[in-house]
Amino acid sequence: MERQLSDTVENYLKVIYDLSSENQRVGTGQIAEMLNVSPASVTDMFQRLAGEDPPLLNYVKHQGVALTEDGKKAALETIRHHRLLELFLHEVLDYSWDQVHDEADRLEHVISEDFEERVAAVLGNPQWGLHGKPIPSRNLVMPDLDTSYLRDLRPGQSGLVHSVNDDDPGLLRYLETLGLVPGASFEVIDFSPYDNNLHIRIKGENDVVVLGASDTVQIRVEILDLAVDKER
Amino acid sequence: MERQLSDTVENYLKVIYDLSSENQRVGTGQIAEMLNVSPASVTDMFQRLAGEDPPLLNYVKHQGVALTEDGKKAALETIRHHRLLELFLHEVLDYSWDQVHDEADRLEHVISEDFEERVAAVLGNPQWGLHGKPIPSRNLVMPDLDTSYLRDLRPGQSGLVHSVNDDDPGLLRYLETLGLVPGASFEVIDFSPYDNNLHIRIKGENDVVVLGASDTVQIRVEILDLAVDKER
DNA sequence: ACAATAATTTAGAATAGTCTAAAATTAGAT
DNA sequence: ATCTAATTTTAGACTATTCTAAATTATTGT
Repeated sequence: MERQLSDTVENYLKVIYDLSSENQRVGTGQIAEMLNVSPASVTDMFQRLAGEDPPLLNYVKHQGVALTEDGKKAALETIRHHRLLELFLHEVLDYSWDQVHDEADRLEHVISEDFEERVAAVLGNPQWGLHGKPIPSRNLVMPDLDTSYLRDLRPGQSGLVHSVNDDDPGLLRYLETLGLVPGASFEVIDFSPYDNNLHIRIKGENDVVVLGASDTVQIRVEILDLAVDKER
Repeated sequence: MERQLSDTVENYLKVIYDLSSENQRVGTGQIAEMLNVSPASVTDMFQRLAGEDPPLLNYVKHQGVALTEDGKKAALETIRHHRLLELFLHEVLDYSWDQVHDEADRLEHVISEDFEERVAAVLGNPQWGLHGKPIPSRNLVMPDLDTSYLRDLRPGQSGLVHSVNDDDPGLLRYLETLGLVPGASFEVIDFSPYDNNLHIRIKGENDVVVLGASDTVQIRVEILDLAVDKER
């Protein structure tokens, strides 16, 4: 049952999973850009993974791919490894939250199930990663979440930072200095339609900070509908 | 200066280093057996690594290879990773001494210098590995040791277990039950020339245990010359 | 509805690592 | 010193992953 997938294949599945949350089907070009390979290479790989037995992808020519159940399981396994490792590197080896991603990206492909379980145990079987994203459970179930991109909020709305993408160290360092970390709450003060900048005030701070669209797409939030508190 | 070597190359260099302590030059066949590849593949790799710029191996047709200084540094880097990881897995994740090798064998190729240094720091910059072998220093110096194979001792001699090969889980579990671990002292009681078995008594135990040659080559000892104590 | 543009796929080729089978070389024993 | 056996090397081929360039298919604006 447990196929041995190459690092390369695991990376393809991982980014396909990521992009699938936005779009139904994921195209050649998007993956090529994420993985820094040519679109032609991606087409090759799509065909290969769709031709596996059982298939990891469902591929329709010129219309991109979707993960099969097997493909999704494989992606979640890698994502579980990644997020557990990030937390472990932070807790045990004192990595900062902007340093963990690259190291985890390499380790995630080589650790055993045993390692995974020991790390999970040392960390107390955490459900949330260092950057606020959920960690798939041992049996590879990922909770459904109802979060929005900070990008989509408008003046008058306020929210709670849910999670932040982990792959941009510069942004992570900046957000940390702002205090805009998972759990922080904020209020949207202004929006500039020309450049899509958002002006927000972080609770407890006086200054208004301005964030560009390239940053606000990387941040997921829970919208606070006046006095309605959601739990996590 | 820091070339990026593949896992495969690192493994070749590691076993060449290992076998170099016994023989001047290391042959195609030995490596083929250690790495479970065909001799032809090894010849290929010998030629490739000797042709690198600068070369990692010194290769003479039909006479095997020796590591160059560069090759040796690369091997020691991998060995340092391996032994630090073994200790880390044991200390932090509670792996037993027979479980650490396989995991370390995969992790050793992917960890960063930063990871290496953090692990070393957490462990207190150890100089000796879990199985008694020295850990090359940060600047890749490996101490010279004067140890013998247990295989070569004879009745009347006694010694201290210095180190044990880490790659045979069954042997490691057996040695642990015997108490024949690094630091343990023992006395050679008998030797059977037909099968090369050694009969030894471990200090503090009454029973004499019999070890075959396939086991006694895996154990390195310091010979105790009557009342002369060596330190480590 | 259709041309222009963008995206995708195909074709052909490269590299790292491996294999088997055949050829060449070395080493051992008389 | 020579023949045999063991070891090593060469030759040719395969797989996974990637590339570039050319061909094909979709999309979009008018």
